[in-house]
Amino acid sequence: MIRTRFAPSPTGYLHIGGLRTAAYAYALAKHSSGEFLLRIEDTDQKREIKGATQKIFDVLEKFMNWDGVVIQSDRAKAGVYRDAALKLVNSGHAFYCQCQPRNAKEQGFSTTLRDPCRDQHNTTGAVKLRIPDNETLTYNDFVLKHEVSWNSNDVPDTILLKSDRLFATYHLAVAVDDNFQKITHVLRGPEWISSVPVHLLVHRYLGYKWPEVGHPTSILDPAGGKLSKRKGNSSVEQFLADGYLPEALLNFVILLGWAPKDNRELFTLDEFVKAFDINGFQKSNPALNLQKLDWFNAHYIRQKSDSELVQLITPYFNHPKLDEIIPLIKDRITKLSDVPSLTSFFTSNPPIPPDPSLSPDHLRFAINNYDRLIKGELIDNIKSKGWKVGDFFMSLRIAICGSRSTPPITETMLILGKDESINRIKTAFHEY
RNA sequence: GGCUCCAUCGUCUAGUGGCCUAGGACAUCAGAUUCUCAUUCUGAUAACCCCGGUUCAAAUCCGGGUGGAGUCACCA
Repeated sequence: MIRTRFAPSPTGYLHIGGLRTAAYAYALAKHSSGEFLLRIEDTDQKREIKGATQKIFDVLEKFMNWDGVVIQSDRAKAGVYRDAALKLVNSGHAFYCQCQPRNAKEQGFSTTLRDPCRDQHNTTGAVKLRIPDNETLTYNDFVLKHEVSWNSNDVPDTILLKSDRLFATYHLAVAVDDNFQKITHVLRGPEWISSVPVHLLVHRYLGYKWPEVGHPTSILDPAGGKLSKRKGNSSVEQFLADGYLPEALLNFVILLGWAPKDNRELFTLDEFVKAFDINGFQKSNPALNLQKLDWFNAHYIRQKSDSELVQLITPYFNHPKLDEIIPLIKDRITKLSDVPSLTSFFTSNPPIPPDPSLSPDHLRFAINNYDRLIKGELIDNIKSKGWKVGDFFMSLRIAICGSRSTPPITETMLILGKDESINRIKTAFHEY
């Protein structure tokens, strides 16, 4: 049975790329009735953000279910990583290192791959993997669909267990826990590809079975550069708050880096699971195209029933007649947060901008013939007065909504009610 | 810089040697429908990074450039 996992670390919000990885891992497992698990990689207590784990659960829950969770800090406290590291030390594949931690961001890349501590027989410190010389390390990547190899001489001795002797780094924890959770297929970001040779060795020395491993692409900025987390355009939570529907986000994101043979575009999660195929993975990095996301979102909004939309829109715009307003704006919404700007004239009398299209003659006619106008009985009369129908309604539109682009104006007047509608027309009439 | 990965319309992609004068979608532009906007429908513009090689035949295979991405922390 296929078992996959999504393994976020609680150091911030759920990233759009993380959601995509989760969706791929979910589909890979569920396509063959397998299991999809979660693992919280919280082995760096310093970087952990309080409440982030719960937030990840809450957000991910809107997209998919999972079959189990492992929390790495619990595992660390139980000593599983320490035991694994000790085993490696005892078998001679790891050693204690007492060097000061460094920080690559401040110090630049390092050039020494062999740690001097490897020959010093320390009995305390962090545990580091002893990389063998002149060995070819190879794995098959099921996303890239070919083998990738390294000469072990290019692979650095790598910390596996921190000097607290309890918490592991990613490289040890991932091996121990993938083994523990019986993960058959690992799907993770491409930033991990260069540490695969280390994982290969850890698995071998610990006697673990090597899983299928695949690294999908990373999502780039709309401009094609790096997707910066600072810009805030990569947080799933933020997209949700902006009024993007989960089904739209999911559909959008799975198609960044994956495509079916027939190039179908619209997928629910279940449909994606059914259609999922490992051969559909793309190898080159996609750019985030928000226009396409908007298209998906508008599409899924139009799929919603009016009563569903009442629920969805209420947090953005509340109005006693919302159920009547929705049919008027449904085709005009791109994202839920657009709604207030489409509907503000329902709540308050809008300022009337000076506009040459607004004709007092039109307004006077509308006031005097309101009831028949509302019933749509006056089109012929309007034409016979020599007015263009569009011009006539534009005058009303501006008088009532204060805007040149609005929902159909007679329907709008119906919702506003006769008194309010006539008041607004009169107000505009007197101003002109 | 070392190591690794990648390279088809502006963007997401189909394409696994002949079906490709390269197909679809988003975006853009034009037209139709419409009381505006929007929706919907129709049409148009638009791409195989460069140079060699293999082959009767290359977007597709190979080599070299160039370009982009990742990584080189007791972070994940």
